[in-house]
Amino acid sequence: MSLDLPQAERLRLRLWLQMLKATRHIEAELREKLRLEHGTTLPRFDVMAALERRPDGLKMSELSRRLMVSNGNVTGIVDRLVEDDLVVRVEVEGDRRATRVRLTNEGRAAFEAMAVQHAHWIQQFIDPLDDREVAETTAALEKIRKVET
Amino acid sequence: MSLDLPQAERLRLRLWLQMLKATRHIEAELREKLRLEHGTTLPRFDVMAALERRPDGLKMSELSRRLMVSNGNVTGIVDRLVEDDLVVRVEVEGDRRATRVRLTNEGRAAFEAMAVQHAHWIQQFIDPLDDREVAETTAALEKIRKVET
DNA sequence: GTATGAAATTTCATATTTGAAATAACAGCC
DNA sequence: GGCTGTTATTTCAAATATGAAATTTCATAC
Repeated sequence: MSLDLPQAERLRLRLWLQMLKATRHIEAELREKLRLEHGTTLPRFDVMAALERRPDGLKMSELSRRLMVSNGNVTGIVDRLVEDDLVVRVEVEGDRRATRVRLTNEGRAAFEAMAVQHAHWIQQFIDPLDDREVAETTAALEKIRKVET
Repeated sequence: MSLDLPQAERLRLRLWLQMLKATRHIEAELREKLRLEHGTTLPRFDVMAALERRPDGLKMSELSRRLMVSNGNVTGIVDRLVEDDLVVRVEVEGDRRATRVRLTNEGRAAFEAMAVQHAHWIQQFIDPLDDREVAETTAALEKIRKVET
């Protein structure tokens, strides 16, 4: 059985592969820069980024949903961030099942130092696109994410 | 220190976050479908897909480069595919350091059964985009991937 | 109240992933 | 030949990731 698809489908498959490659490319670069310049990892950065501008923190399940990773995964990453005093677990009043995770002052300072550079790195990757391309690509990706399956 | 970026930069950061979310969304769906309907995983599928249409197979390093993952990673995935008789390691004549990885007949059959569905799943995700959007989004992502850092 | 089921999180086994170090083989150079 | 550096791969420790199962707590019906 050979896989010969109509041209339109072939181009859509190709778009998916480009999404994958572009994303992995940027992630690999970010990971390396975070490691070399800040001694941290991408998952840790992602968690801290989600907690930024959230003085009250986020519940574990909210973190899990936002980052699109499993609950158990978040538990491990937060455990290690707690060990390094970058975040704390706080009780949720009125629900003893849940815990909120908040950046510590130390964590906030560490994140903000990274975030400035992170934003700059992203600018460089998106640099070849003009404003119209940025807007249209963003819109296209948002449409894709809305698909119900 | 507050992170207030110019609007143009903010939109570029937003594009990156959309790339990440859209890609993770599709990957999560593909992973679940592959698991439920074919009892396999995305990394295994990716390796097998790279080996398709390659009767001579690919060297470990070629696999690693194409999939944009580390060498050690490919070793583990291929190890498990070998255990299941879906791929084989073959000597490379003239270079005893290298090995080629090839799909077995069983592996090829298994892959082709998955590939038809995989292509169909991808069509569904890209469905909301018309041909022009597909072409422009693909072009934009290719530009991003060409950035030297 | 008590039971039943849902929700939030952790725990667990397993797989994936990275990056560094180790191993082995190749290619030149002298 | 022997030396040196490079290439291809594996090994290893640690972190990340999933999905299922276990825990604890909540909410609601009775």
